[in-house]
Amino acid sequence: MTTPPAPGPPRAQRADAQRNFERILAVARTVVAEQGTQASLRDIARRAGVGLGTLYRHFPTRDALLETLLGRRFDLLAERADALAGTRAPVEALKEWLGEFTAGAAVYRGLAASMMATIDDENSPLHASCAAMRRSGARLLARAQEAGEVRADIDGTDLFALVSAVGWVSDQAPSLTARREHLLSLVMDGLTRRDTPEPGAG
Amino acid sequence: MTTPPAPGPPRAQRADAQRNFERILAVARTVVAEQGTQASLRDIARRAGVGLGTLYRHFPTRDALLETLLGRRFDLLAERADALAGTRAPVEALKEWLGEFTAGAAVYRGLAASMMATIDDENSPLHASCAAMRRSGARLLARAQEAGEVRADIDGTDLFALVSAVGWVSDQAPSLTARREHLLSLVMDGLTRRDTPEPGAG
DNA sequence: TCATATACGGAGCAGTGCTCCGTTTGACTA
DNA sequence: TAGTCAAACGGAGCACTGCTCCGTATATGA
Repeated sequence: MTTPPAPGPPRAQRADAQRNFERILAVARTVVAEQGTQASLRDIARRAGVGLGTLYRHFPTRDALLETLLGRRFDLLAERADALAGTRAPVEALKEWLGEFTAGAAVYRGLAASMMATIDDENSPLHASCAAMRRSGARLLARAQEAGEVRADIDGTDLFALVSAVGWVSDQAPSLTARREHLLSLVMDGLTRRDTPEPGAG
Repeated sequence: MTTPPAPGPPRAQRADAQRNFERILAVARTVVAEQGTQASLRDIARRAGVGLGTLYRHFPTRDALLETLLGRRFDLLAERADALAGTRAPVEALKEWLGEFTAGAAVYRGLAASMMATIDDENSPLHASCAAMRRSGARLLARAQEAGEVRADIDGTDLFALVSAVGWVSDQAPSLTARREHLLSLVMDGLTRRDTPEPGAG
């Protein structure tokens, strides 16, 4: 029996909420890199100096938190792909980008799995940024294919899957982490055409 | 104040214990295929018709259970490799075996990860059977390399890693499962030398 | 038949993800 | 500046988990 809630747009987000959102995200990035995606959310909340309820207010599920982390990573990778497309030769740009892609998979331990899951789930909030990132990567691929340097019978999904797979496996055992570059180059060698052998390849 | 425990070898394993051991293992195989390696051990115990304590008596940790499952799979794959070595041409045998390898990874959902972990852990009870399986696979690889059909600068670990990676990624999303054979062939194409192109390849 | 080593099974503990709700606070208004 | 209140906070609590412990039941050998 008081005045009704004011109509119109809702109030702006409170400053403490925004601050906590970023704090949680920053801590989560660190903890996930340390412990993988199974890290305790209580632990993340504690280290961020917020209550568990606050964490859940901002990220209603564990996946929501991981998705936000991953979404930002996707955006960075998309930007990076676009930048490389403008400054490097087709195959070099592609290889450079894929190297950064797999290296990132190691830091975001276990996120490769979440990433692959979004491919089929169009309702995932990640789907959009994941698709955008893949489009940027696919442009690099197309450039290399048009230059005749990468076999034409693969698409962005194939490439994405193979590179994620290498990123994942490299993160499974220390002795494999040491081989990440090598494994990636084995895959890339298979995708690049060798009709025109290039001398002095490492 | 009674007679001391009889010296000499301990009594033979009781029949009910052996029965429960096999029941638990059989149920675990099913449940892991259904739900992955994160399946509830309580659930496995219940479906096997034994108490939780019984499960833990036989398999003191979750890993011990998974290791037993995986060890049996390794033994089968080792046998299979040896059989193929005797009946098929080098590259065909290798491809056939790797196909079975990746297909198995799908049934043993999530076990690829456990598998990779044993590579660096010599204390793991799995290490022996895993190494034996890899040796059998490596013999297939060596045959194909000696025939000049697979590039010489890779070893069994590279092959094992790449194929596990493909097996893993194929299990991450339905749309990728459909591409498993294709992804594997992309990798294999990269490993096989194409100096002698074979017509009519699909 | 009996004695006992062995195996069984589930209550209990400490941890987890996630929900709920009483308390606090930042931001807008007068 | 004081008052108001939606929004945000934070942690107790619930249902689950992996794993331990120990009293009870039983298969086995004498």
